Amino acid sequence: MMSSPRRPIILTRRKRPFQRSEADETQNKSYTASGARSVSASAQDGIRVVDHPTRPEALVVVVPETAGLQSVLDALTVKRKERGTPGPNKFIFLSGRCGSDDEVKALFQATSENKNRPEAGVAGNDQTLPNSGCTCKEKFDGCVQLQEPQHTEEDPSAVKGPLSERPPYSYMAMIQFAINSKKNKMMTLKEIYNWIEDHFPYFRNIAKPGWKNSIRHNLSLHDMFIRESTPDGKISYWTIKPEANRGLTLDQVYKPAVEPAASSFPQAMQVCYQQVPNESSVVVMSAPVAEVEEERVCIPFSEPCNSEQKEILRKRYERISRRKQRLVPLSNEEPVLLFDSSLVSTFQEMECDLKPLTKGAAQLPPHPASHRSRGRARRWMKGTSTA
Amino acid sequence: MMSSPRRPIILTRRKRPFQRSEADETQNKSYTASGARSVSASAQDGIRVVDHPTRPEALVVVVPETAGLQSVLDALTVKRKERGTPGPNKFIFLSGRCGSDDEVKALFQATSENKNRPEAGVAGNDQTLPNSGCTCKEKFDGCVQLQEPQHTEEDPSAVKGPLSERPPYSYMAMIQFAINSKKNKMMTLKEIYNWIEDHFPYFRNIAKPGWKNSIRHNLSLHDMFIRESTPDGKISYWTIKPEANRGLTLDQVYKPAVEPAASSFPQAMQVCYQQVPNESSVVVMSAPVAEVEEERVCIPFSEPCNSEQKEILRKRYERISRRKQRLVPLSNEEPVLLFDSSLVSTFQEMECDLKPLTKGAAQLPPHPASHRSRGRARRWMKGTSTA
DNA sequence: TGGCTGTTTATAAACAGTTAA
DNA sequence: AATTAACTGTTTATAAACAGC
Ligand SMILES: [Mg+2]
Ligand SMILES: [Mg+2]
Repeated sequence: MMSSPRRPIILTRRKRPFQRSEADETQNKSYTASGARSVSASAQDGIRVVDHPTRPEALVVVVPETAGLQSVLDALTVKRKERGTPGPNKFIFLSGRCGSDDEVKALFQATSENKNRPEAGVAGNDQTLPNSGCTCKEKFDGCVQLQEPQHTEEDPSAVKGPLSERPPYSYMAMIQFAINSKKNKMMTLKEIYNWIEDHFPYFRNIAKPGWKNSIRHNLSLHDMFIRESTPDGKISYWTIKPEANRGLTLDQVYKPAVEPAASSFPQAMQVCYQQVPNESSVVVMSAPVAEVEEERVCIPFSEPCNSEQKEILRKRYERISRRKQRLVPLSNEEPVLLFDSSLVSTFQEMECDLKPLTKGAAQLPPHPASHRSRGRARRWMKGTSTA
Repeated sequence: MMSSPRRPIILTRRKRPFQRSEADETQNKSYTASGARSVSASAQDGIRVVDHPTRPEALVVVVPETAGLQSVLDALTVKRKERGTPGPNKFIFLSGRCGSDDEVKALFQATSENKNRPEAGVAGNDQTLPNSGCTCKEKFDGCVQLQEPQHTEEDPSAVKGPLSERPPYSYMAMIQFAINSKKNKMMTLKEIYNWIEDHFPYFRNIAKPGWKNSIRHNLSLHDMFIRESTPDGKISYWTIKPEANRGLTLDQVYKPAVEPAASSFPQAMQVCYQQVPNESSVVVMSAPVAEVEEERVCIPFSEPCNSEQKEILRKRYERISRRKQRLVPLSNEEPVLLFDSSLVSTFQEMECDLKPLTKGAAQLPPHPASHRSRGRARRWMKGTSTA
């Protein structure tokens, strides 16, 4: 599977298909993505890797519906070696029926128009690659997302160009991409609309008008988006709360501090451990050392792991490492990723770079028996169980 | 109109009717409340005030559909004088067709069953008055809410007992009522469900099962609701973030520090003013002096007011005074209610107790030309308008 | 396996205030 | 200048996907 470390949760697939305008209502069935996970390793047959017509650093990868993820990765590895360093760092994945290589190139030349829009490109820092729904973005840290729309044979009239497929990003993510594309990290509502329409034509062409309502809803709802007014109060700009801004853009989801290696296990993540008093537990946390992910996870087994248990561990580690990267100061109010100490060697076997932690963990509460949560900080009461 | 001061926004009516289970789907039209605001002062005719069968401190008030708010208040005033001090402090308002007094009493005897529920009543501090949708709650501070369901003649089969009408509170409000009803201010999810079903039979009888999803959604969504686990991690309790807990309960929405007076203008609210540098503006804020509502409002006229303008002012003042009472420290990051200084005398005429403010306002930004917001803090940028 | 609990995202809508037509 | 329509912003409600127990 090779899922990537540190891929933010806000980039995971949105849950469900999207509102389409009435005109497209009839084709809804063909979109309800369900096969996105049936990724099987197969031959590279049918995969075409095409240079982007205008961007030397970008590749367009056409993936037939039958191809599995492994084939895609193999094809990319070949191309990467072929191109040498610095190789391409943008990968636009198209799946489904696509024309010839030239047609594919034409697709992108015809649609990189962000010039006749009033506000677009003002800051001169915009990303100009339009992105489509069945697109995968591969970043330098190995982040890969794939969606394979299930084309049904019975509607040949479907204008299912990749430019009209819904992108795999949530509204929150797209708004961040948009705002961070500006040098000064601020945008008016209209600019956000236009940036999204320019980079994801789905919203201009197919989505029901309600998508703008959703954008506004997201701006208001999430604390990370803050509205600031010019001193004269005439204009409102939307910004991202600096301490919450991870600088995500379409071009670069994460800037790794370490060169990504071939290992399928994340090495870039710095992991520390410390004995918890009176417990046979170990604290495992993400870098930097003085900070921890606001997450506490208890692995229920402490014996030397068998391969099945190792797999569970690895999956959990990977999932956690993809979590929202809001790092918080270490305290017992913000519990941390917590495993039994007997697993230290297991982690080390798995190439997880465990280092002893030197501060903070002394105040950690005792190892609770169970847990539930999906990324939220968990709080414990002081005394014994109260009714 | 006589709306009450300091009634929190979370107690305003929710926006739309509610999900009903399939069985009731046909009667939806008769609920879409629209006449809730047509409150006219009329005679007290038809209003019946009945003692609660089991609670000496409670009254049941049956309000015919034709009766206006003033009639209700008159009837209550009469009853209150009649009962003396300490008079009733719980008022259950029923509107629409109700039977005889005895039938009304029977209604409440039959439905105050919170005994064969596992968790209900454990803390011994529960409110036990069931509440229904067409209910008004009058509190000692004069808070009144009224809804008059629009009964349609064409469905006599409607089982529109008050016990099956949707309450006028938002989920967030009901959850607060529930949690604050416990001495220790914590409840499990199940207890919250049960409290709500016990006090608002609508949810047990009529609402679609999705209402529980909505409760969970609200618990997760709102930062004010915090989940705490027992040290052994076996039980999760939901609590209210202390600094956000206004102690709202069904019994007491607000504990006034001042005896409510007969004036229709809120006197309990302490209001201060200060000149803003280089502006003919005045800051008006709620008590305590060192804190302000996180709201800035600019009234666009500065001449001595005519009666129409006064009415606008009064309405705006009332609306603001009902806002979410999250008071924040005074700073230029948290602008304040702001009027032109020429209005000070107008406010004083209106019995608004204006006092000069002595601290903090010096950092206030200049009076902006316009504004938009509904209760949120507004931020201004430092420099001049940026593109 | 299925139900319960908890976290998120998506969508629609009510409603208030502002600006443009 | 008054009315209206469109735009902007804040909330609440509802459904659903999904994870973990
Ligand atoms: Mg926001
Ligand atoms: Mg919460």
